[in-house]
Order: sequence, then structure tokens, then C-alpha cells
Amino acid sequence: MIRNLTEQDKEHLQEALVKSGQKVTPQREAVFTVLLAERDHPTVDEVFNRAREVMPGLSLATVYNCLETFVGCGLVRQVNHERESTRYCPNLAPHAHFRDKETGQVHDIELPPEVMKSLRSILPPGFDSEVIEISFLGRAQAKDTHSN
Amino acid sequence: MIRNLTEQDKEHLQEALVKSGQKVTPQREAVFTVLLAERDHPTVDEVFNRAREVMPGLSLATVYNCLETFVGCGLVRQVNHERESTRYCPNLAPHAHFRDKETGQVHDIELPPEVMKSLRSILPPGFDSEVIEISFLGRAQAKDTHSN
DNA sequence: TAATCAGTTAGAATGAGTCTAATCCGCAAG
DNA sequence: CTTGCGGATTAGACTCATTCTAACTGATTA
Repeated sequence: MIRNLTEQDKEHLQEALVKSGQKVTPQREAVFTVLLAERDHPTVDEVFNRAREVMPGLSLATVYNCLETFVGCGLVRQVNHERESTRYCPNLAPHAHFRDKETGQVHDIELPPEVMKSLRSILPPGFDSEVIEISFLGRAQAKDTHSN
Repeated sequence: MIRNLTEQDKEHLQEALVKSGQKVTPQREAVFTVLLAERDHPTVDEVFNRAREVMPGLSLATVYNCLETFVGCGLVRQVNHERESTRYCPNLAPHAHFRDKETGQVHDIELPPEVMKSLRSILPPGFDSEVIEISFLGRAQAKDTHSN
């Protein structure tokens, strides 16, 4: 079930949008609501289907646009795995992704700063990296908390 | 210029193929030759075009098939970045990839075992990972050795 | 020689994502 | 009010990497 945005989440959305010169629109609110409702790294199609329950006229193109806008203003992260459909994730903290080979589910893995540092340290001089993507592929015992 | 496979490389190819119940074919040799000639993480299309210089009748589907076979018997690795075309890399040692934002080139980054270990250690209990993919995105001073 | 079977081939099909052109909508100016 | 403007939204066409299909090839076995 998709519940409405809390006041806090609404402000968060508005602030991030306005900060990068974008507007709050009903469609963007709907898409953002869907993302926060189930933090399960949905694909565009999944977002689309869920959002339609709340806003039946919503078009797929708009979902693509909204998600792109959110990525642009740092509200969500894209998650790619192999060449499967892109997934979206509203977790802002630096984290890696663990993909369950069996179920296909994606779990967030917290990334301690030491690990980030040791990773950055393996770059030869002259290499300057902004983004580090880390993804595990394997099997996870189903004992899930919230990050599936 | 694409030179022929050394005897050593040929044996390497044959051994890996036979070990997984596959045959050595002229097409597979051609594709493998191309991969070893320039270790620049080519896309399927690039492999196709280069291989055609040597074997004009070669079809794109066969290049896909060959590369899939090679991946299956551990001869090469697939490299995916965002949703761009898959690239292929004959470097067998564990390594990360650094993608230059400007040029699009992919560089291999050696992965010391300590770093691998510290990465594996951040997985919560119950998570068992077989493959870890690490990719950097950033800018690299052009002072290239061989891994571009 | 016939049968078999993996590998190869050309071209069709798929599907995620992008592009385009038309429309909508909120708002500021007249 | 109503007109015009610009960004957002929409439906549908389009792209393009990859996969699929069905026919063909060529070596090996019966």
C-alpha cells in the first residue's frame, strides 16, 4: 500500500527540486512517494505500475523524466547490474549493492569510511575518481530487515 | 595490426575451451586473437569490426557466441558500465575498472588481496558473495601504460 | 553414404531507453 | 479576464544492443 509522503519527505523533495531549479509537480510527488513506500530498488516499469495505482493517467515517459530529474538533484541513485533494467534507490548514504543470484533482489550494504578510503588508495597517481560503484553477486540468507 | 596468436596463447585458448567441452574453431581463434591484440576493453562491435579484417565472412552473431563461450570458460571477463555496451577484457587477475569520464576509456586497476578481504568483511552474516565488481568513474591523467 | 551434432550465419524479434511533436498547465503581463 | 510563455507531460515512433530462430555447414560417427 502506498501511503502519502510525510511532511518531512515532502520538504525534502521540494528543497532538492527547487535547489536545482525544478518544480514540484503532482507526477513528481507520486513517483517520489512510490520510491519511498517500498525501498526495494524498483525498475522504471515497477515504479510506473505502482504509481499508476495512485495516478492512473501517468505516462511511462514521465516516470523516466521524473527519475532522471531526481538523479540530477541527488534525491535518488541509479543502480545498474550487468545489462538489466536500471533500478532506483532512495538511500542516500554511501553503500554498496548485493544482488541475490537466486531471487534477483538487491540489498544495500553499508560502506564504512575506512573501506572507501582503502579503495581510493589503490588508484595509481593521476587517477581521480568521483564515483565508486561496488556490487556483490551471490546468495543471501532470507532474513531480511528492510533493504531487499 | 592484428598479429597471430603465440603458441602459448593458442594452448591457453585450447585448454580452456576443451576443459569446458567446447571446440577450437577458426572463428573462436580469430575473436580471441583480436582480444589479445589490443587489450582496450572493446565492445562487441569493435571486436566484430577488427575480426572482420582477418575473417571477412564472420557474423556478428558468432562474435556474440564466441564471447559468451569465452566468458563461460573463464577466458575473458565482461565489463559493464551503466547501461553502455558490454565490453570484454582478457585480464584474468582480479582487478577493478576505472572509467575515464572524458575519453570513455577503461583502465584496469590492480586489486590487492587486503582490499578484497576488507570488502568481503563488510558483508553481514548470511551474505555469501562469489563476484565483486568495483568500478571507478573519474578522470585520469593520460600517461598510459597498456591498460586503456 | 547417411545421420548426427555443434557451430555458424542472416535476418527477424525483443525490449529498455530516448526522442519528437503536440498538448497541458500555472503564472505573469497586458 | 485572456493572452502568451515556458516548463512539464503525454503518446507514440524510434534506436540500438542483444537475443532468438531457422537454415546451413562441415566434421565425425554409424
